[in-house]
Amino acid sequence: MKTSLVPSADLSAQIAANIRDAIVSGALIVDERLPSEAELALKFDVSRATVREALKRLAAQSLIRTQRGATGGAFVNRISFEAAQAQQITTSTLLLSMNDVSFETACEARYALERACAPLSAMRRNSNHINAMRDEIKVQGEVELSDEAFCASDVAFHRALVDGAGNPVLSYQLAGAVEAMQPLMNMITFTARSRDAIIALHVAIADAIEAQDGPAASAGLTALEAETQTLARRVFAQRKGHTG
Amino acid sequence: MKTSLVPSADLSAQIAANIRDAIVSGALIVDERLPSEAELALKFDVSRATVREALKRLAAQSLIRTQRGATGGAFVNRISFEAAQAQQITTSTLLLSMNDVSFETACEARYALERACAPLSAMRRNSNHINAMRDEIKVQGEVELSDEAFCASDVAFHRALVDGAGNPVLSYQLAGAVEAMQPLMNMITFTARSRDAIIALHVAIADAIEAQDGPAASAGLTALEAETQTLARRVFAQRKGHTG
DNA sequence: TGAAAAAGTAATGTCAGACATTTAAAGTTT
DNA sequence: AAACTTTAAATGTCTGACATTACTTTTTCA
Repeated sequence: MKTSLVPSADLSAQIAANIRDAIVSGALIVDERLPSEAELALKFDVSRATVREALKRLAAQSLIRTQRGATGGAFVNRISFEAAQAQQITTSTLLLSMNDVSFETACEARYALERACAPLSAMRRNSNHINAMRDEIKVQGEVELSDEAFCASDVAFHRALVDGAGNPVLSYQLAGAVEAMQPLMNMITFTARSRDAIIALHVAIADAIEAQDGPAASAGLTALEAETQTLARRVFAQRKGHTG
Repeated sequence: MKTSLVPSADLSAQIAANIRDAIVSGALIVDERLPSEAELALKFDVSRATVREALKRLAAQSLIRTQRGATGGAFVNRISFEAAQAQQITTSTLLLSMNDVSFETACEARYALERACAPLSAMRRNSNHINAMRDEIKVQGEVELSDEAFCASDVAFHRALVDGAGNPVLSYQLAGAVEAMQPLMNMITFTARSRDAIIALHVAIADAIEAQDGPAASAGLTALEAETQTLARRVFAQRKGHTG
């Protein structure tokens, strides 16, 4: 870990960048302990408060964890898939909501990515995945189910589909796309008829995955994408008509 | 923004979570100014130092930006695709390097996701994308090109392919998968013959994209994945043989 | 009158030092 | 040997001060 810093930024940001580089480059390895806050303050010639702000920045990115007590300190954190996923979902969700990404664009991206998983999922899925999908389909058929609960079940269904591919990297990447869509999906009111159409397609997709028929699963996802896009267009057009 | 906090964590983490929720939920909108550090300290009944640590956590996630001066303060930040992408690349890269993700798994995920873009890219690509791909192919053919430069050009080629789909959400999602692979790719030594094979497939893919032939582009990617996996297996087997 | 210069002001950035709390290890007692 | 106590080292938090920045207002003076 070098101590020379790039100027023109907060000291705490510079220090954070310095340590981050050391972690990314492998100079600091997983579970290695950083120097204590007091030592870092000496090393970078800043106050302890500034060092702490730098460490909090790194902690926010799950790059380090801290422990209190005599043998405590800041340790390089092994980023877990769960933590990375949670961060990605937050970022993706905000990205979509803050940048006026159209429903159409987000929906297209989501289904394109999901179709990428379909052949693998058809090949490798086990009974757990099939059961999860069937369970969610059952939930989706319940009467008096709120739109939000319907959407949540939809996400769970697709998550099972993606997990069926048995590739954690793929699951991690997809989580962002699928979950980030949820706020947009929640804007839609699902009529009983549109729910039936979606459920029917879910059944077709689950059948295809169970039958290990990748192309059929992809076709089902394409049909579901078209159905969703049509539904969204109708809802948004209607809303526009009402308000304007 | 409520002021009740979830216990059992650092105060600064609780406060950060509180404000983060307000941003994610939309209670705080883009470019809105947060209360000053002193006001937040009063509101949450903590010291200014603790508030600052919380704000640095949020800044590390690009959720807020700060300005100094009389009219300064912390403002809700509009997350840009660039910033989100940079964060995702850092996270994905560390995720792969720290969790012993096999080359095979990462490669499979990467090409599955890229195949998802191929049909869209074939449909929508413009001359810029085609030219970028051709240019990179030319670079890849240069003699005396280092392995690292070859990999970098490879990434640029695939980035052009992905961008051709004209969907910023897809580009954002793919960036993590493609870029995070680079350190793994850099472990491979590319012989002249293996480079020729890769370049030939790149030409085939570029041709397919230009001809707007989605299935051919997908097939090319599948072939490229197989080629890459074979190459990697050979390299790793050889390395194992040498050391053990 | 009007533009430049100076002062004011409110915010973040940084520092120093103190105390609180937690945790493991060392030491002591039974 | 086990249970308890003490110690030490680290992070967590607080207080108050000063530095720096950049906008706003006032003053100056041509």
